[in-house]
Amino acid sequence: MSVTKQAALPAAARITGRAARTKKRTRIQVGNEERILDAALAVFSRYGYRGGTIDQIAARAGMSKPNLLYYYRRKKDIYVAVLERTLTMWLAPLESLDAAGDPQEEVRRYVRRKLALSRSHPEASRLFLSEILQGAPLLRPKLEQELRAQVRRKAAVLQGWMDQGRLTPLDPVHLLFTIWATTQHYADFDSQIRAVLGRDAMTETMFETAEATILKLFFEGLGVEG
Amino acid sequence: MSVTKQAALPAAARITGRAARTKKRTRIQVGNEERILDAALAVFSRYGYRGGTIDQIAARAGMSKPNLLYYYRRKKDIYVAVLERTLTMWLAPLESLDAAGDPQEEVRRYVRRKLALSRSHPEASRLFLSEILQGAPLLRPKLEQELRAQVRRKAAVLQGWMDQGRLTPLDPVHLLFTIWATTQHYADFDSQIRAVLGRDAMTETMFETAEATILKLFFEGLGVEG
DNA sequence: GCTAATTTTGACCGATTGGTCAGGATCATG
DNA sequence: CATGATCCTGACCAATCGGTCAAAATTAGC
Repeated sequence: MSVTKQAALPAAARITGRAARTKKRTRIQVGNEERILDAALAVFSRYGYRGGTIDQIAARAGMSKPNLLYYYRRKKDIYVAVLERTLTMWLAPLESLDAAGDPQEEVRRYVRRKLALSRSHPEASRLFLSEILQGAPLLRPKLEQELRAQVRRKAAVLQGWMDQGRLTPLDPVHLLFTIWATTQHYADFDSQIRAVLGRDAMTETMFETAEATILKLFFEGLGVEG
Repeated sequence: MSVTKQAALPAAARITGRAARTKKRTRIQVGNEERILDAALAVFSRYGYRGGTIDQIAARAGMSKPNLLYYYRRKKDIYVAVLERTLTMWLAPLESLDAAGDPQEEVRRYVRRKLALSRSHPEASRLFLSEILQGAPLLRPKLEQELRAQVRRKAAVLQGWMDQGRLTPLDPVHLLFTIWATTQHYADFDSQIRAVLGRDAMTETMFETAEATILKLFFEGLGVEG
């Protein structure tokens, strides 16, 4: 395997089939890998790892099954690649929570970024959730290490703000769970939202209403003086 | 098929195999159907309809595959039965929201009931979500009719309370989405919560903290005067 | 245009999956 | 205890699935 070739690639695009052993990375490889991973995202996010098939992915990528396997040697390799491609994207918003920032503004910004991700990458959200539903067999090490460490760091930031009386004191980890839940809901429960609000519900306006509702609820609460 | 026999059964237990044609419903049938549906819930909630197999369900139910098919003729029949069995449970908490009650207390009660469901029936929550991730092919008619109608009725109740100044005015449908998201999170994202909080995280104490956090956030909000 | 490298595919394989069936085992009833 | 009904299963089937391979087609570079 060409060290300089593979080393230069984003991790998510690490191919494992015969195509990995060519002397140079070619433009055909670049295009096909992206098509394969896009198709895999669509299939796995809907049917999970076990329910999705190589035939489905190949058909959706517009190539034959043996051709797809020329790039990724095994079904699991495709799954790992597409999952890793979305994971970095997933950790970024929380990573950007800034201890030096204004507490309320930082939390608002975080909620907005998460909602924007749900809007722009709903399939990635559903793929992540599909992996969680299956017990997180592949993601578990990363969740227990990277995510857990990140949550601890950022929970400490939130706790500090609460201790200073700049945010209502409550459990910071559960607060993060709540933010994830409400924002990812708009990707994960797409079908239910459409059932309730109508088939064409996922509009910019709907997301704006969602953002307004979540932020108002989170910052003002339902309680009224009286 | 014996009309009096089938008519007396809960819909969710409607068997479709040869066992459905016996003269009387027997104690063996009662026991096996429950075992099959329990096993199906465990398998389908993890792997989805396509990813779960009849072999897995049979093994988990402690019977052979042909024996399982003696009760439910097709894989889809099993899936429909187990899904329908959980759906009634799913609509009940919202149905109980009482327009004549105290607004804040009614919402608190609803949140508590939903969290209790997540705690007592996490697999049912995950099964429901798995169906949603697949585009709700089976549930769609019910979601578009029963759920939509229910949401509209209860959103009107919430809107009435907001118009009277008894709850902070915001979008009632999105409020319901937020309540669903946050409470179901504790069932659906089980594996991620364990990764962050530890393998034995799903304790009574954790759920109490979740409840306290969600209710405080929802009723007081994060904002503090200053 | 030629040649080497890369890409592609139809045919195929073994394993798995959903499902069937005849006949034996067990249960229920009188 | 006998008999009819119900329950259960080993063997089997066709289709699907993950994956292989030799050879043809295409591409890239000179």
